[in-house]
Amino acid sequence: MTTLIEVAKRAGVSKSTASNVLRGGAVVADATRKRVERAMAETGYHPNAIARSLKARASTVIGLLVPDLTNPFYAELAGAVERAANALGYAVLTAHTECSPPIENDAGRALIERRVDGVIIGGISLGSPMPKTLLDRNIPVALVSFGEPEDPRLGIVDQNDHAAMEKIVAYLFDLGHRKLTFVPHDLREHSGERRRLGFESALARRGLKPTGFNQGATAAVAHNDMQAIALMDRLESQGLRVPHDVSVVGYDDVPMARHSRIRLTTVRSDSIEMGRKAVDLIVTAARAGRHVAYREIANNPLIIRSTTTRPKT
Amino acid sequence: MTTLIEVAKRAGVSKSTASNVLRGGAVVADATRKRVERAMAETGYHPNAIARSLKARASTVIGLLVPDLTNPFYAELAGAVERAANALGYAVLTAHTECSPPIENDAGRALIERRVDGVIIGGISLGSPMPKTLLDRNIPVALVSFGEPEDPRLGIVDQNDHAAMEKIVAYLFDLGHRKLTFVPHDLREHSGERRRLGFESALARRGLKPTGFNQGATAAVAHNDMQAIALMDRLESQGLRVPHDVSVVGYDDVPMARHSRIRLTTVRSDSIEMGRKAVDLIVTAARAGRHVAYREIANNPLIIRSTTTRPKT
DNA sequence: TTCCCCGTTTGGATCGTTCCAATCGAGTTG
DNA sequence: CAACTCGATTGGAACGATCCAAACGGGGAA
Repeated sequence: MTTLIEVAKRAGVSKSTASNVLRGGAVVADATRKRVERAMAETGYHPNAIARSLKARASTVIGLLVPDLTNPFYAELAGAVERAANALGYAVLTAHTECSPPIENDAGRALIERRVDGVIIGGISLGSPMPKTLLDRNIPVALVSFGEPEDPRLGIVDQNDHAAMEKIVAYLFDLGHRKLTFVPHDLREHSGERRRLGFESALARRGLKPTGFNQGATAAVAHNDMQAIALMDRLESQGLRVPHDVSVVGYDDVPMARHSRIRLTTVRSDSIEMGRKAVDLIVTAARAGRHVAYREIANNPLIIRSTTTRPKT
Repeated sequence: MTTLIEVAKRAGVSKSTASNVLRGGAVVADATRKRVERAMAETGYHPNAIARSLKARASTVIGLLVPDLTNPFYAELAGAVERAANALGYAVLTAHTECSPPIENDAGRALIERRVDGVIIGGISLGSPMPKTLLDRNIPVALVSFGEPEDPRLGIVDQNDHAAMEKIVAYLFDLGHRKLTFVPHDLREHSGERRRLGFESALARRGLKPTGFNQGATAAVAHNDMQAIALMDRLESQGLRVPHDVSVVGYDDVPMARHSRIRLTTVRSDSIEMGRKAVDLIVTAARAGRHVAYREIANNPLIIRSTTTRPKT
């Protein structure tokens, strides 16, 4: 790999001048600039971002923590984050956490060691110390789609899960459902847990309690679309019909939810817009060299499709 | 951020000794080691991977190029790559290419500048110069799920698209289909194009030619499951029934293909295993400091589900 | 001719590690 | 008691950029 010194030598200038051509640190005479640029082209020079990062004490890398890319919500988020980051000259280091504290821990340590300029957390296990750990090291953190601002240093692009659950329950209640169940999520993560709580308080407001399938539930609310679609699969494999026997509601409105064979009733969340905003937050904070407190709560509309109907009889 | 020098100072040793404790370069007396470790714990020291990379001339970062994470095939691949890489101490820099040459170009440049130790390409535009560019810079490249070994330096974990297309066409032909169409893919990428060619030669072997929908095609083969599922959506929105009016076949066997509402006939490809092997290839090459030629071609079984049947009448 | 100015150019220090060669010092041997 | 050994420790030079203060040098003014 050619270095800047080699380029400088070939152009007959000092490394400082070559560096000035590269970064525009100082005025460089036109003729000199041309010679250096030619030398760069001839040697196929590519600046060493690692050396630059060391000197600059900034890596222009953003860490992205997601539970599972297989969920299209996170896949879209990752795509949006990456596009927005690239447009600003940042690269994205992606890490799956699977909402498992030890894995999250390792991932966090790796991001700190690699000196990322900020971390976007798309999902994390309940009660994880990670955001605080990062903030304490002065690394900006943006939470996407979840997060209460216990820490005033956090950037948050949130959704109103409570309001969304209220909409869902109100809709199902009006259809006549009285036995509703929440699909338990194995991943003990923030957003799933918050949705469960929102679901339960929406029920409580109507004097109801969650009712499992074995107690004859007629409607099921999942904490995201993938769970809802998997649930439909399970129900239909057992010979139950959706929505005739059981109504099913999801959350996220992933592309698959719109498919003619699925047509899932769900709540829309705009992963792409949230991803973009999170990058803005992180880059702003990184450039300012300090945390930028921010909180935005999206309003998520309920999208009624064909997996919900009145309960039978 | 604490540095090793600060740790050393606190422990009353030189930075060399502290470094030896960290990396085990030389023997360190037990008492000294303990003192240094204590100092590290007390200061919350995290080694600076950037400085280490600069000195080591190796970043322990792998680049991953995928067209689109929204496709579960690539999402699973990315997950597998990342898990395997993490287990070996590597981080993954992910970049979407969308099979667009300018974006691929930028992504490639970014990976070179960041001095990744190798690049895994999950998909790329037809005729892209990227693999050669990277190989010429002595960066190991592994191609996943596609790739002819024009370049003997490439690591390839391939699928047998031609054989798979032969299986699909033979199956549809035996069912009685004579008017088959291939779903055109907008992304001019390697694997899609190869599958189309495989499809056409399988037809030719039976004296057939591709027949579009407007010419009454009774079966459609898509270059991947997502396209097949999208096609089903389009057909069914137009009032056509799958498989009664049109049989549909996909490729990849993404989780969604198994869903009770989809039950897509498809070809299985093992993204997870391929991702793991690609990481092995790259890490082996990176550690050896040279390219490692390798080629493996998976045998992909045809999975018959419910989107295919005899043509009507 | 000499001095000064100002646009260019340059050497050197620095970022935080690693690693090699050199040094130190306690214990062993002749 | 001097010479030697060998385990433990250390200083300093990289790695490849950036950036500051200092040096350079050609042209205009006195």
